[in-house]
Amino acid sequence: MEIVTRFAPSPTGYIHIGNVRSAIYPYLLARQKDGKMILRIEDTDRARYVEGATELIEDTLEWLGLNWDEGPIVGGPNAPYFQSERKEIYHEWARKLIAAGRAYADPTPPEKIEEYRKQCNESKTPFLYRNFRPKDTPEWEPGIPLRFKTEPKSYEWHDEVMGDMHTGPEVLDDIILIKKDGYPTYNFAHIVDDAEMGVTHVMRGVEYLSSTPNYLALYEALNLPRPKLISLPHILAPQGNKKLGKRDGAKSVTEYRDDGVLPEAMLNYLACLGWNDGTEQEIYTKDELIKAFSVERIQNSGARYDETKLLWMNGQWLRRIFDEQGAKALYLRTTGFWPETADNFKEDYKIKVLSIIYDRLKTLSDLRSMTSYFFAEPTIDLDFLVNNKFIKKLSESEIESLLKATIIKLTNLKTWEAEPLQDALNELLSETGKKPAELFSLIRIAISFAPFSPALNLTMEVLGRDITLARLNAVARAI
RNA sequence: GGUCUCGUAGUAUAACGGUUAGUACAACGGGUUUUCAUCCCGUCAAUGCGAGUUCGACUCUCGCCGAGAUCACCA
Repeated sequence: MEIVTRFAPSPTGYIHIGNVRSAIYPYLLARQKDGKMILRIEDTDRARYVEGATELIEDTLEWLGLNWDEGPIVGGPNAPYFQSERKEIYHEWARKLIAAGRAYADPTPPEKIEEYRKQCNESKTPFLYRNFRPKDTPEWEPGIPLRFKTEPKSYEWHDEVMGDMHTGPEVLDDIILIKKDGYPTYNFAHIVDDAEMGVTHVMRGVEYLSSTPNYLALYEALNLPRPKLISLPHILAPQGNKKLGKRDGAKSVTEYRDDGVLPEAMLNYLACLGWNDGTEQEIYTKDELIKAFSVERIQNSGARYDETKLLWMNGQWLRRIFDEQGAKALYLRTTGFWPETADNFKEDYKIKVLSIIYDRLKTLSDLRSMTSYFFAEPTIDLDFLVNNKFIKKLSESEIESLLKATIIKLTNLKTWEAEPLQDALNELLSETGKKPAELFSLIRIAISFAPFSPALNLTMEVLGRDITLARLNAVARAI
């Protein structure tokens, strides 16, 4: 049987780190089993609907490379994929339940329900609406909420992550199926849609575990087969023991894209947060994840989000792309991350800069601060130079003569390439008798005025003879 | 409060009932002729507590403690 998974977000805002795993795992499973993944937009709550949220969701999935086989944009045999456009379908299924005597229109005003709830709280008994089920119920018509008429009994089921589950009748209640505005509740809509769309594996956050018995009752009443149920533990905020949410500053997934995190790293990190394949592998490509993934090895306790590890992983990916696919491949990912002053420079030059700086990057946006002196003249800051912990040991006249010696040496250099440059620097070292830390720091800062930079000979090679000498001369004059 | 779930270093995790409890991130220290990184080496650090079963328990059972989820005309 073909496996069908789905990701069914509600368009209430961006997708963040805390909830994107419920898109990643269904995707991996569908691809591994050669099945389908459906994207369905659960927009039955008009009040919480956010304009543009659907596009944000699609954008996020596309960036991560999680393509869907049915859903918005691509369409499919079970269209529409927006719940707000499927009202009639829910009403049809609702009428089946009414006909079977398993649903009733409930005209009870909310205030009355609130009163029942209060009564129960005061008498310290659990509040179950089925104990207050109205005697005479009207014909169902728009404007009146429709409730499920539950049959209290025990349920057993297997959750692929949480294991064997069982509950008693006390968790079953007359849940609302259709709201007074005519839209279905999540509880009803997702069951109907999953059935209509042929979903075989339902993956969602653990928060739905408690309501699962009510869903099981609905499957039964509707005469539907149970899909496989898979509860995904929450991702926890860095501090405290709460699940990571927008209130704890959970950043949107695409915000990381704008910060220069690679989608490979993001997918890799999130997939491995709360899941592992039992080996000691840390870095996975998407294809490797698809191959290695298994629902059984999803952790059943919450995992804490650790941005430091994500950034470490991003560094790993940055280097991996450079090493395996080449400088050009990595360069193609850097659009928009260079300092503005780099706009006028040629691609070849930027690739050269990237080639000597890439292993210092944690994110692509580090390019902005780390490469400025390759594209604009640094401001000469003598304090910064003199206060360097190595240069501090030199007297002013020493600095002056060292700079002069360097200028002469470099001016006479025949070929301006990394190796001869290093040879020249080594000669300078022995001629002046200075420690590398002192001499090289001096030259390095004089040509960059940056807190750190790539190897000196490489930096000079990329900068070129004219610019290197001009900067050394400028500093020598300023001393 | 009812119901359900979870509990290995700071974090993410590994370990057919049998290893010196492994790995990675972080932290700390060191090495690779400058800095910041990369890379390499090393150090620190864990089975929540208490019983029971067993020759032997991270692993099975029970109790306790701790944490979380859920009890909406939200999803």
